[in-house]
Order: sequence, then C-alpha cells, then structure tokens
Amino acid sequence: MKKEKAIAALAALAQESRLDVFRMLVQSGPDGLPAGEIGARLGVPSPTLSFHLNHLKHAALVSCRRDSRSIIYSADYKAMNDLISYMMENCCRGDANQCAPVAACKPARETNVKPRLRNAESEKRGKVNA
Amino acid sequence: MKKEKAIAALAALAQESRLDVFRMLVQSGPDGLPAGEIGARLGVPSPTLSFHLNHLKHAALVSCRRDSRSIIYSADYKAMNDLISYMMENCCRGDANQCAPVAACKPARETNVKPRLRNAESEKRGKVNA
DNA sequence: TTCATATTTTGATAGGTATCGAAATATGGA
DNA sequence: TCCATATTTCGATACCTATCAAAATATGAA
Repeated sequence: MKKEKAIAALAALAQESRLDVFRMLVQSGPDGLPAGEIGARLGVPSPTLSFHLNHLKHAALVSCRRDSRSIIYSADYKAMNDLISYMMENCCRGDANQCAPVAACKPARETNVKPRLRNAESEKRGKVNA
Repeated sequence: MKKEKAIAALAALAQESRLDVFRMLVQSGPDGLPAGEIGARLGVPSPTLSFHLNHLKHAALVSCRRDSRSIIYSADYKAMNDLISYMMENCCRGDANQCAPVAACKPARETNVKPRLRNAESEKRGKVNA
C-alpha cells in the first residue's frame, strides 16, 4: 500500500461521523446499507452525511452501488486489511519471537479465497477483491 | 476502547511525518529510538518533530522515557491493537463463517492483547508485509 | 408529464492543523 | 561554574476541514 493511500484512509477515519459510518458498515457485512438508513441511524443531516460518505469513498474505504432510488454503501475490507498491514509492516524487525503479526477481517463473500487462507501472508500473495 | 481515543489515534496517524515516525517505531520494536535519531532519519526539523511526537504521545500511540540527554520514544503496541479491534469490532455481525477477526502485533515484552482477538492463524509466527 | 423520494452539490461560515525560526529548558561533562 | 548537546515551547503564518441551508439531480410511480 502506498503511503498517500494510507494517510487518506486514516484521515477519513479520524472523524466521528465517518468512523461511526465505517464501523456501522463493517458490522453490517458485505451487503452494506443505504445512505438514508445510515443517516437515520446516526442522526446526521443528509448533506453532511453525503460529504462524509464521499470522503470515505475517495479514501477507498467504502464502495457504493445504486439500487433504485437508494445508494447502498459497504465497507471495503481489503482496504482496511491493507491499511493495518501497512501500519504494522515488519513490526519488531520481523523478529518472530517478539511479535505475532496481523490478520484482519476478511468476509468470505468478498473473496474467492478458501477460509483457511485468512492471514497477512495470503493477503500479500493473493489478489482478491477491491 | 472509547471513541474519542480511537479518533485521537487515527488523527495522529493521518499525517505523513507522524505516520512515518510511528511506523519507524513499530519496526524498531519495544526498545524505541531517541528523538534525535528519528528526526535525523526522516529529515524533519526538531521543533516540527517535537510537535508531532507530542501529538502521538497525547494520542497514546507512543510513550517516552529520558535516557541521559536523549528522550527515547517507543510504539505502544497495545494502543494499536485496541484501535484495530475498535475499528473491526463485531465485523460482519460476528458471523464466524463470513469473517476472520483481527489480531495485531504483540511484542513479548508488552502485556497481552485480548484473547478473543486471537485465532489459530494469528498464532502462526511469521513476517508481516504490506 | 407531474409529483414525491433519495441523495448530492453549492456556497458561506467557523474552526482546526502544520510549519519552523527563535528562544527556552534540561542534562552531563570540563 | 560555564559550555555543548538534546529537546521542547512560543508565536506568527499559511493552509485545510466540518457543517448545513438551499438548490440541483436522479429515480420511480401516478
């Protein structure tokens, strides 16, 4: 992951409404939620919410698709995994005796990877989703 | 982890110099590095570096101790783990078939992460890369 | 068409953050 | 003591971000 992308993702998450939105989408799973539902649950006015959703989208932390009049947003789990990996890269000089490394959320429906390949190593090898 | 703490940590990391510093400290392991060494490696003027180190410290992502004339900064791995856990909390509605949850760097010299965050895969020892 | 709903864009305002020279503080040694 | 080194604090400047009313756009139904 490139540094600029990591900074964009962190900046996107470093704001209360956006962090709330992202966590809500993470918890909702790959199906996501319509913008209106998110705004209603969080009590955020629609222009403000739209601003924040756009911010998250530009940071590639969420993606969206139109479904009739609604726009459905969902978390991008791979972006999250990449971000975590970037921050913890080569931690403790890679000393295996000192450090147990990262594995992050990987929903089965967003990947073609067998369930047992869920760790940072497989993340590195296998290109999976966007 | 409380929301305010997570936001403070994310905001602290969402800036190039601070992200560089934090990653350098993560890679340096629990022993840390003196401020001067960090500044020299990154080419950041000392007042600017001090500002950023202070920002990271207030966000509880690093701690520091004096060693003679130097001040040694080191990454707080537990804070990092807590942050990742907060972001991925109850991901995919906790559905174990859909989602393998997080475990982050756990240097032997620090106290343990929460047991629920660890699974068989994360126990595997190895190097993390982006 | 015309209307109602869902969401985004515009634009103004208020407030927050980064940078770094110069000065201040802390430590250890001569 | 006085000096050199390591780091922080101060303060001015410049730039960046959040909010939300009002208007615009997109969709589907009557």
